[in-house]
Amino acid sequence: MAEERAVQEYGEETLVKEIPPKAADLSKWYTAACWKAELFDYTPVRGSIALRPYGYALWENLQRQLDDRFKATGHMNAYFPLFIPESLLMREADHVEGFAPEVAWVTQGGSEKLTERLAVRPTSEVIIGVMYARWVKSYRDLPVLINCWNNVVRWEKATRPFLRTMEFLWQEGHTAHASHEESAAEVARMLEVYREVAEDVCALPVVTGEKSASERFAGALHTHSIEALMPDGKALQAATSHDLGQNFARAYGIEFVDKDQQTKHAWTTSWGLSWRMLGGLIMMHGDDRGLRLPPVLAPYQVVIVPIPKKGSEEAIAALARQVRERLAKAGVRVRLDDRDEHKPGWKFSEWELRGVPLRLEIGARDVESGRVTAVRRDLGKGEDGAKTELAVAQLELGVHALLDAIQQGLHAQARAFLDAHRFDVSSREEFFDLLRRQVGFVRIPFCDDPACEAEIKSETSATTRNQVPLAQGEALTCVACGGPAQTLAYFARSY
RNA sequence: CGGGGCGUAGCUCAGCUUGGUAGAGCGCGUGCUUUGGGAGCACGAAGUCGCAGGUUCGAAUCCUGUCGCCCCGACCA
Repeated sequence: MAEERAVQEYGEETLVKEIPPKAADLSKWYTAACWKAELFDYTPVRGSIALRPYGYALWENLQRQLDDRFKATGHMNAYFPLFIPESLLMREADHVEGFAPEVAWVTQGGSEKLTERLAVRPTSEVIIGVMYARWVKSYRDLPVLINCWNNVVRWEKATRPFLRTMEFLWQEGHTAHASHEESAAEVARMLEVYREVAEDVCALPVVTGEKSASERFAGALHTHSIEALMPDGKALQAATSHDLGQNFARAYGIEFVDKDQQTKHAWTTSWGLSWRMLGGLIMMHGDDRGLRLPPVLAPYQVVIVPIPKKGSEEAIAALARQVRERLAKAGVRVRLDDRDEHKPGWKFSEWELRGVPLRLEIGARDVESGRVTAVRRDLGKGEDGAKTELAVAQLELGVHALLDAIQQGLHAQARAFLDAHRFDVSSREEFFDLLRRQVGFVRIPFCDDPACEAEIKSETSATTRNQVPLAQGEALTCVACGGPAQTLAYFARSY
């Protein structure tokens, strides 16, 4: 009945029951696809999701990719408290003001009312600032290069799985340095790590740059971001890297004696990436049949579906097991779906829905020919190269080559989309028109004046996503207001 | 936080207008036959009708409140 209804509503091309075509309703497609793929489930807690094993596996893979890179750039992991006493939070004025509307408070412990409220961390600059003040005494203690994997809480009014939840998983890096040169270099270094992970791991092309004053992290000197573009033309901020200057060092007393025997405030940074990134890559890569996961992140890179045939069951099962063992030994995350309760066609649909990049079909024909049938998830049915045959003798080579091709295929598709939806304009009319039509990133020479930015926002709902400085000596005028341009800025509506 | 929509079995929904003690399809369990794109038959299990009040002899149905989810906007690292 649900299928009939879906066909009525969306036409015959509906491929998966209970998921609308992606182009028909991106929002509904997104939540349905994530849910049907069993990445998450709703909970009795408003705005808070349960991350199911398949979703957690995806997060773990992203985590590992990031963590390896953090370690390679000299960072170590640590952990800090969930609760932050109110009096501490109050010390950095801009920071407090920025986060006040979304802080959750603990006012009671057991049966006793607390004398001082505890904030549930919306981010950890405050508590980490306090601790760094204890740990840093000399220039010899610097730099401090620490990352945290934890959860934070922000009292959100409107929530969506992964993209905006009240509680979410992320990492937050916090570093302290002896000079602004060093801390600024750290901010740039980590932004580059995020860019690389987005592009090479998530297959998600992004634009990088600096946030405007109105979009900046509360309490930061500079905020840099990577921004991805979603299929509906809205931007998604996928990660940020903040130059906190000496603001937090001053507020929390991170001081050190430098080589010149002067006592100075440290220069700190923070940088974060959350499970929102998963939402971004799902929304970007998915299609009418469900998720399409990049092989580097997919919990299962390969699923083997045996095609039983009367009389050949044992030979087919034996080959399937052999293929599984060899791929596992070759470092491939592989799942043999030998469940008896579903037919092959059902399994095809289910693993496509869940985004497995490569399916190997093994039936009687394959056993006889010494080959297995390989079907790529990144290409459509019947598309050139979507279905190929791999010689069992060269199994590992063939699978690795296909997984690489799928990773690149997804990236290429997303890149093509971004390139087709990124515009440089020089007339005010065209600028406002494109923004109102929500076509993607629109880039202009920009004055970086908050008043001009506010006008653009009220007219179009679009905001600056990020921007880069104009080249030295380049004299351009702001496309929006005609004033002297300071930057090249990307505008878009955003998630 | 404002506007709109929706909460009935695991899922998608019907039933509500006109109150009389709950249904369908899919899924689930058992058995047999099947298996190269969501199999067939038989039997079976499964629902505090989101929650709390109220009206009534009687509420899934009417009234009030409340919670949650979805969409659009505002707000928002």
